[in-house]
Amino acid sequence: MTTDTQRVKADAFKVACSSCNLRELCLPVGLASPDLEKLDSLVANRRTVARGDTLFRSGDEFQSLYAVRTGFFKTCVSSEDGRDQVTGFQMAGELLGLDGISNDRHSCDAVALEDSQVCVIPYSQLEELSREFTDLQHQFHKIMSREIVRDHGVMLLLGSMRAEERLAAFLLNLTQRLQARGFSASSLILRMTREEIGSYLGLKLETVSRTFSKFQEEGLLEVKQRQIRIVDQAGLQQLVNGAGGAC
Amino acid sequence: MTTDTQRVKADAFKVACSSCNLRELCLPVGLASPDLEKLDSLVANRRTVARGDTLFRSGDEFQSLYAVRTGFFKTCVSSEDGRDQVTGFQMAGELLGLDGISNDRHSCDAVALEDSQVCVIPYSQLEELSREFTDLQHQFHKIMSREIVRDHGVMLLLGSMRAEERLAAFLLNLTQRLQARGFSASSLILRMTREEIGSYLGLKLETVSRTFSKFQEEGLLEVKQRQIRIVDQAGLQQLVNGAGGAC
DNA sequence: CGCAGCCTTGAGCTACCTCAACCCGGGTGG
DNA sequence: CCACCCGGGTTGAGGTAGCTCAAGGCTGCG
Repeated sequence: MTTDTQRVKADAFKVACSSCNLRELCLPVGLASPDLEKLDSLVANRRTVARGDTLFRSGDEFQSLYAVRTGFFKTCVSSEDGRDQVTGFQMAGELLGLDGISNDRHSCDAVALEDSQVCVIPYSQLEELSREFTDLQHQFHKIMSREIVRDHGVMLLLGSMRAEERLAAFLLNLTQRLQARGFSASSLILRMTREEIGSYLGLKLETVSRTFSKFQEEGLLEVKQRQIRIVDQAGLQQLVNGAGGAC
Repeated sequence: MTTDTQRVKADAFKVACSSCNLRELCLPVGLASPDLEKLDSLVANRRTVARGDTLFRSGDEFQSLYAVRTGFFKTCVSSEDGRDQVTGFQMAGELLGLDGISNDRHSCDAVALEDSQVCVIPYSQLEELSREFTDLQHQFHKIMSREIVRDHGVMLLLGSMRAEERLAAFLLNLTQRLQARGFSASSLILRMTREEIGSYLGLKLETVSRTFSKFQEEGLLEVKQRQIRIVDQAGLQQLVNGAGGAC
């Protein structure tokens, strides 16, 4: 535990929210300077999470939210029997831990898929601050609401799409988020295994693999292990928007 | 539009939150009297929604949340092509419209499955009030978080369960919520069609129907159209917790 | 070099879907 | 009051998308 604290300190040549290059994607979106400076004081700590380690686990006491600063996470829930389900992948600027508010305990695991760094946002202080700053309050509510809307989109995917449509939707969503962060729209490196993609999409890893191969044959993608190049974005988009003919 | 306003007025022999019999299930949970009285002033309006009518539609401007007072709703999202997905069923005490906060527009439809009445909660006033009353603020955050956790549970169901497990989980969830409202734990009337259940569970209506029949043959349920009697609750529970043997 | 983790591909199986016929109950109109 | 209709619901038969099981291939690391 002491080593943990030390690690936090070691990371703490801090970058303030107000000067963070993620401020347009993260909690501070749209905040003017007085609010922003208050937020700086709140988000004092960093935490480093090595690839494969958990940021929090289901059942852990909930105290803080986390904003991904660098790296990549997955969250997964599991049922009493061993079954588990990846519920999301989080990249820089995205928030982790919202599930914990409901119970004062986390209800899912957050696992780093590569060496990562997060900003620690003590929740009780966030509540306090958002009582004072209406923009912050509103922004926080928007982020929670956006998570709900995202989840509904995943339900639509899981409930009514076929394997190819699911994978196409997944890739388009990933590239869009990467693009918002200044990465290429057409070329990406997957941070997760086929099995993790499968879990997220409600498919078996073999099906994911076969579908990647199929997309490659059809000239939609180039796939080399985890290196993906999107050759025909419009083609993927068309798959998602109903394979039904474009009459 | 005028008729709408008149209807609202006609409903408005108001029951205050502080004396509402749903206060232990709804937004006021855990609030002490000063907060509660403030809430009363906020939730002034009622709205009646006839069976089959929509409370709001995807794309509508977002202004208010709604607490179900009586009746039963479904929410559904749809993709560009016609596909749509039921994302939830809401009963007395549950909140509708959280999806709208993210965009100032609703992103799903809310449809009454029986004649219903909702309390209208103007959102901007709720934000304002929750800046003043920390318990209310905290309670509101919990409700949003709970919705996220619920959605993750549905993802688990859609992503990794088989038809029987899905239906069993659905029935147990329904009865549990009904029980919390003082209804029988073992006997219920479904408010939705087989098709709506199927959409929620990612199954076709025929599969839902067959699974009901199967449960009946196996002595788990008695099914007479929409009248359901749960004969062997433990048996259903066991189905959900992994049909894998109880070694 | 050899091992371990991940990925790919094939062959056969099965849970669920599709299509189609029929039934039931409640509301309407003659 | 009965005939009819219509929106659910049930049941059957056959098809198929995705799963399971199994073998083998890459890649990076000790």
